[in-house]
Amino acid sequence: MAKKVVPEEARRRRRPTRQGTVLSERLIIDTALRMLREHGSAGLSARRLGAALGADPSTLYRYFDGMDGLTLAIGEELIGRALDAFTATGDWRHDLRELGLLIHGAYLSHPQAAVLTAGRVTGRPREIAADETVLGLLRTAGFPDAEAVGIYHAFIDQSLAFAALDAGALALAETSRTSDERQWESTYARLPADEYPHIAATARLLAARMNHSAYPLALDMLLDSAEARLRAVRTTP
Amino acid sequence: MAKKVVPEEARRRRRPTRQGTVLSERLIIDTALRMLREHGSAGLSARRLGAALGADPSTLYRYFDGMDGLTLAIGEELIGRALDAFTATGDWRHDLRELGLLIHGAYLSHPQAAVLTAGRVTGRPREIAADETVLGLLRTAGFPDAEAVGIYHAFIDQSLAFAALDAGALALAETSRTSDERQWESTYARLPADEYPHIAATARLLAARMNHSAYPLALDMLLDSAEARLRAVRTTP
DNA sequence: ACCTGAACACCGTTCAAGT
DNA sequence: ACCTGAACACCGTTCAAGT
Repeated sequence: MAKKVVPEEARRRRRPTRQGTVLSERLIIDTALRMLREHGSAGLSARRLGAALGADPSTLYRYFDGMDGLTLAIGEELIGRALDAFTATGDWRHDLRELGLLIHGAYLSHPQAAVLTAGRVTGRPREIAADETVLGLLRTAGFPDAEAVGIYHAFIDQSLAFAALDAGALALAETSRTSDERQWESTYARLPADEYPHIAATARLLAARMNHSAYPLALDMLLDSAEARLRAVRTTP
Repeated sequence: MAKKVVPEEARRRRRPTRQGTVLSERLIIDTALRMLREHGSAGLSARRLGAALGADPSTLYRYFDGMDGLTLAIGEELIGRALDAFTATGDWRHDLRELGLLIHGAYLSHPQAAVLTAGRVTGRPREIAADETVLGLLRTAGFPDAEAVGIYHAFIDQSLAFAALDAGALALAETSRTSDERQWESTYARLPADEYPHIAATARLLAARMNHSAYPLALDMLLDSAEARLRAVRTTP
């Protein structure tokens, strides 16, 4: 893998393309993100991306290791945007909540890209930076190392997992253009109350909830538990 | 959508295929799951599935609404298997934990299928049954409806989201055949301690954790918080 | 050094024709 | 009623050839 991809810094001469474009990783990623937003995740292909860039599709292979490498680069870009928007306040619980919502938000702002990208955890620079930040918040707050590492792991995977799930739902809703609110309403309202008593009893509450992400609540519950664990550590040191 | 798909019960005559197979939804889903396991998620295509079944690929279109419909059916199958393996004990926390681990496990036992399927939440029968079960556990435990609905939502989405994330990682590891344990070890061990002090300080703990799913811990943390909320409701009724 | 063009080996899906 | 075969409009990727 990564066979003949030339790293961005090592590029010597760049000739404009037949149609006059001067290519770069930046330009390719930005164009890919735009295509994903405009045409959905099925709308991105090497051939179409080439056409959008005014370049032969095969040229992409010296910038990225195939479509897979491009996907990884897009994921890095999204994580990076979340990190850039983050500033710590010193309150660990507030900061973790903020960072989680930023990561989730960065993916959801490009749902079609997130679908492609999520679950491709990579170990590339911006991701490592996010890891360091989260670990730092927890260790500084006073969590013992073993506890900090566990909570870090649960926190970061929860953020990425919900980002992927919610992006998938959003991407689907965008392409199928169905009024989703009504869809949930009718799904739950239509069920026989004798067979599904608990759904029937809460149908209104369900319909109101299911169109929003469960991530904020799940995140708060994780932080609840973390806070209780920190108290336990402090009282029995 | 679902244009000319004949529902399984409504099928009249079935002619064996040129090669002698008698098709059914069951047979098609089982064959697809086997192909996914054996050849990875890129190894499933209408043409290859047709060949494996001994039928023309175009025949599949009267059993499922394209590859997308087949994907949904595979998702239903995985959820169904988790539910079939579940029996309630009456201890809500134990039961939710059990059910969460079963759902996660069902997806992870077919990681290649889970990758395709996850994030395609559908509202089909087996899924609704899972919803009813979870809501029932929470309401019977004494959670007020609004609380029960919120926790149900966080629980079910967290289970599916982690299932998808972990399945993705597993599927990737299976196809790339890299020794993953060593990969994490080297990633973290190689980082400069002055730039990444928190990672450096916990590198050993990280390497030990990152190859396992964070789902069991995240699940326990969610249940911790739920239990605390239930206590709060009980003491101030 | 970098981009191009042709070629290879595939896709999903439709629909008229066969049995 | 059900399955088939040909056709359409696409894919990702490689590599020798061009500039």
